[in-house]
Amino acid sequence: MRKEHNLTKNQKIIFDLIDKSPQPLKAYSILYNVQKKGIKAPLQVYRALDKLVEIGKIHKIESRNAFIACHNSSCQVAKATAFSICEICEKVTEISSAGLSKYLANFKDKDGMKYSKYNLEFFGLCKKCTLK
Amino acid sequence: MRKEHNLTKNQKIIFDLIDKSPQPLKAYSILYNVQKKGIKAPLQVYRALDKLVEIGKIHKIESRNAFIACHNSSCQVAKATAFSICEICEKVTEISSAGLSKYLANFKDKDGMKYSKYNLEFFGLCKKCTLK
DNA sequence: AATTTAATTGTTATAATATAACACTATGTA
DNA sequence: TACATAGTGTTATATTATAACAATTAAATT
Ligand SMILES: [Zn+2]
Ligand SMILES: [Zn+2]
Ligand SMILES: [Zn+2]
Ligand SMILES: [Zn+2]
Repeated sequence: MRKEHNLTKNQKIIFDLIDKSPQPLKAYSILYNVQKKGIKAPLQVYRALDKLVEIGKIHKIESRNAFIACHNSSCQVAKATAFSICEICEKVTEISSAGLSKYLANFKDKDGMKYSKYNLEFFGLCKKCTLK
Repeated sequence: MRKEHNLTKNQKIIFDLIDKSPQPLKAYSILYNVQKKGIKAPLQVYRALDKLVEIGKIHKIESRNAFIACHNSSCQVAKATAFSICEICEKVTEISSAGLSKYLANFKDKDGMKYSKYNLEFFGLCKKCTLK
């Protein structure tokens, strides 16, 4: 069971916005959307984002510089993430596959490096865009 | 066998720099290093980087906004990349594992999305940093 | 409750990363 | 040559992210 984190005011405002969004949001688009709630500066947004990423409530899509809420209860607090990204409509989905996470968690390279974390991004066309 | 690409002047200057570097280089550090060779503006660097990524001579490490030369002859022209990243010394190594690429190339999520590309970044401590 | 410690906030300024737009040049091909 | 395609040089600007510092709030300890 995930530890409950009590979000602060700014964290909650920003998490709620990301959580309601069907697609990942970028930091300055978040800023624009929360200005009416009193969050006026980039740093206020980035600080909340950093914390939310740290506690696993959201993830950063690195190739897009955008943030999405975690919808995968088995994702171990931001330590093991996988996404599919449609290159046309930019729809992003968090992948939750026990097989995949097991395979990657146990993967060892030949240098014997010990991994504590990974991030995997698949790119392609979503079903909708394939049909077009 | 990979198709040979004839690099242009700027592309060659920038590829050579990246290829000689033991660690990934960032765009503006590249710019600084090639100014004496006549490349004066960010766009000149980014255009060469874009092309080099496209033809698979270099890869972008997304989580670091940095570029590394491809040292993996089996990597299918930037379509299937995997790296290990040391969180202390920032050493980055391209992983070439037939098992891993086979597993990921064949991975299908439950939405049946068709993937044409993936990028995987593992994080942890390299051997040297583990011993410290 | 009072103290003290850590986390968060608000603010201004600035750094770092990346692209738009436009005129021009080289290269390959019919 | 004529045309198409890709690359270049340049200026300006957009986008993403952090530094530094003072003030405030929340949480833990006494
Ligand atoms: Zn998740
Ligand atoms: Zn799509
Ligand atoms: Zn490669
Ligand atoms: Zn290391």
